Amino acid sequence: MAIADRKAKEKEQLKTLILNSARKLFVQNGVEQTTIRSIAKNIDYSVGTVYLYFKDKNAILNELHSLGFAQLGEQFKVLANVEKPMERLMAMGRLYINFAMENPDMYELMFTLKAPMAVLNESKKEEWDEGKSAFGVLKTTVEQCINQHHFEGHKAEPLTFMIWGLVHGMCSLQISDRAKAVHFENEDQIVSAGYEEFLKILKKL
Amino acid sequence: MAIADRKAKEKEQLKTLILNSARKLFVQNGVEQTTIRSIAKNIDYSVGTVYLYFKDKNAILNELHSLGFAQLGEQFKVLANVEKPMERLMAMGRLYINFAMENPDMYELMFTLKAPMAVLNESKKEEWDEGKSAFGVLKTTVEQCINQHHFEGHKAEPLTFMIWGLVHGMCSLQISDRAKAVHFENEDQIVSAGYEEFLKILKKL
DNA sequence: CAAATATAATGAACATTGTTCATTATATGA
DNA sequence: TCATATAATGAACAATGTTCATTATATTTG
Repeated sequence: MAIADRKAKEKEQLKTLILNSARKLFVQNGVEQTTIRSIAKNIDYSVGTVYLYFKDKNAILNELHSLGFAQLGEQFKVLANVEKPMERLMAMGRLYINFAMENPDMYELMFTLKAPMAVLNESKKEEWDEGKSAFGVLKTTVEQCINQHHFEGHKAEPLTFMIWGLVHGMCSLQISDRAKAVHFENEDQIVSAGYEEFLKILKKL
Repeated sequence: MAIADRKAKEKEQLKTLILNSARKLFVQNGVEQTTIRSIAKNIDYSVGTVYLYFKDKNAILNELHSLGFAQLGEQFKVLANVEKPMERLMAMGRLYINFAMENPDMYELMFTLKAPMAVLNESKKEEWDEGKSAFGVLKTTVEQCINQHHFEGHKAEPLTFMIWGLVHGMCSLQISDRAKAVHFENEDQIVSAGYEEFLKILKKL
């Protein structure tokens, strides 16, 4: 059935086209401004067509959300070269912060907006694989640190969550304009500066 | 001009009525579901009337946002009884987390949603007083800790931001369903558990 | 090849939002 | 009592997500 194959490929292509358009507009203009109509217009298709390929707007956001994790995962690959777990942990935080600061809208979609998570809640079976796997990478590193006798007396999982929360929190405050509003001496460096303080602490543990 | 006074009082009362209604609906149903129409209907006034008292929906959110800070400030008052800065710092984090877990929608409004911040951006002169003052309280405590020779080699402001980020981050991940999606052993205790790990670290510094 | 069928695409139409503003009602002052 | 100022109304508008009957295109069949 060569024809069916080709059709499947075409469908896949159009889906990708929609997704790429959505991503472009989304990164340019944010979630709210990225309307189904604007996506459709951007690729010269009708509104209805978009709905043939995606159940609703949340479904699109959910796929972009996955793309974001792929992108972050790509950047995390260099960490494989860092042998010492403690150094790897520190480098991971830096990469995470860099990603957040350079892709604030994508970051928001990945870690703040509820919309992409709503999709998972509907189909209850499905779990948040990207999240679990990303968290797993961090947790493994923390466990390796513990094996090397760092973090004396700590429990791996809550500690890992705390570290995630620490970097996420600073990024989140920055992206949501809360850090700016507080008026730091060096506004756009405050996240890095905060992370440096954390590193000082890490080196004592 | 007793009449003018009474009129001013009436205006103030209606404004408060709108605000209370908005808060009730907001805490019950979240931001999106709290429509101007639902607020108006709830107090038996017309849509237009709401707009006589508030410029737009963001203005309402911004006032709720302020009420949230008043509420949190109220809970922080007990901290005045904690003499030792280090203990006060630890208690502050706990109060912050409790507030976030018990008032997730309010917390989101205060520290995540961009809408209430948009009001500040319009009238550029106005700064985020509540934010600055809340951060100031935390920063002062951290400085007092430093004066008592804790946090050797740390800079007060970035360190304070880091600590804020730490508690905010965990709360934020929990409220945005990211923590849940990762499936911890003890899901609803993960924020507290994470904070406990932080306290262990604090005690070493 | 032509007709019948299946697949894909369309865009008008609906419901729901925030928001505006001409109109109506009410209260105040002359 | 009437003129004026103030307050309240709700219909109407634009923008959005979403649906679905209709149209267009492609595929299969006789």
